Amino acid sequence: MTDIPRDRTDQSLIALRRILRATELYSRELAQSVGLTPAQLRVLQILAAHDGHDTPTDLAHQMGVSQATVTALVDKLVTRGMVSRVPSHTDRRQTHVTLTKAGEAAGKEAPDALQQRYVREFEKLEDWQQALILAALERVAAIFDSGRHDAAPVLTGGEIRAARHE
Amino acid sequence: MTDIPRDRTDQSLIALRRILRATELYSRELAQSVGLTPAQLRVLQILAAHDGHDTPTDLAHQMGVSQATVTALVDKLVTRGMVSRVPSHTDRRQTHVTLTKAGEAAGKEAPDALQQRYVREFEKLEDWQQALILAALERVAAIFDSGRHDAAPVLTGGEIRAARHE
DNA sequence: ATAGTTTACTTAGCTTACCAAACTAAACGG
DNA sequence: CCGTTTAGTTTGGTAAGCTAAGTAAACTAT
Repeated sequence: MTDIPRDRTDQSLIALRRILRATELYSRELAQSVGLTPAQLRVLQILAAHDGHDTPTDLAHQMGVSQATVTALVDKLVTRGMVSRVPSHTDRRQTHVTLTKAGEAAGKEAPDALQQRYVREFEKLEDWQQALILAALERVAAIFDSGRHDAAPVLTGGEIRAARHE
Repeated sequence: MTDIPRDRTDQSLIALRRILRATELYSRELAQSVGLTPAQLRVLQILAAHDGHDTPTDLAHQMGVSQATVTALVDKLVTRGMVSRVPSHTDRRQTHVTLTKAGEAAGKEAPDALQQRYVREFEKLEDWQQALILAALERVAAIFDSGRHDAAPVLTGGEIRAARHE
């Protein structure tokens, strides 16, 4: 531990940035090619992972955005015929956002090229390499996640239902 | 998509998503606290890394956005007094976007959430852990980058091209 | 030198994503 | 029945991004 850690810190930061940048650019690109935006695609994918339907609240939760944003996204997906809104019969306040066949197909057809590529390459790696990468990624994720809640800044005037995030 | 938690591939994807998500949310949050948006912050940081000035074209290039977008961003930074536009005297078509003192300060004061938190935690780790994480991140970055502009890079074995970065 | 092209940047007009605050409607707890 | 909480939507706003169409300077070739 007498080493100066600067070097590796910087390098890992650069790698991280490359990942972020590639993701950002790529998802734009991809979504464009399928006629869906990244956010819309995410909705379809989450729905697919939930038997094709989910409530707006849950979606908002899982995407880390507000309900209002989900409403807007779902609106667009509805007009594109990708999902439909089905009122719940157990609780009539609730709506189920439901994948249509078209939506299901679209979600599958564009299963996030980023992911595709990653899966493909990852699975080429040897076992021990996979294990190392996984461990490293989880570590990094933990670092980032750790700061997620305490951040709640300012807005001290009165209590805010800060219940929103995650 | 299967319901069954598959394996390391899936887990690593999840970790990756966590990283992306945390970064996204955090950078919004942070930038807000300084009165700047993430994109605006990025401009300041790039400028800082370029002796405080750069052309819109270069900025666009480095950020992976169009010139028009840069114009809009710079407009906002100008009205906030963070940068100014200085016409080049060697080529009068060119503009130099130049950091003001305020811009320099702001860029420093909010040195990129990503960096902040990550650096602190990363440097707490032991040497060998740092090395592993770095290796893993670079690997992943290479996977993502590899698909960026041409169709078939096919990286075989350990060879990875780490081209194209400032 | 002057017309035509290329390069650098801005303008204009639009879409998407996001949010907070206000609103509607149903459910629940007395 | 009333009040509160919960689910969603609406409204109005900001920001980031794009394309396409300008303007102006700088090259290039007549």
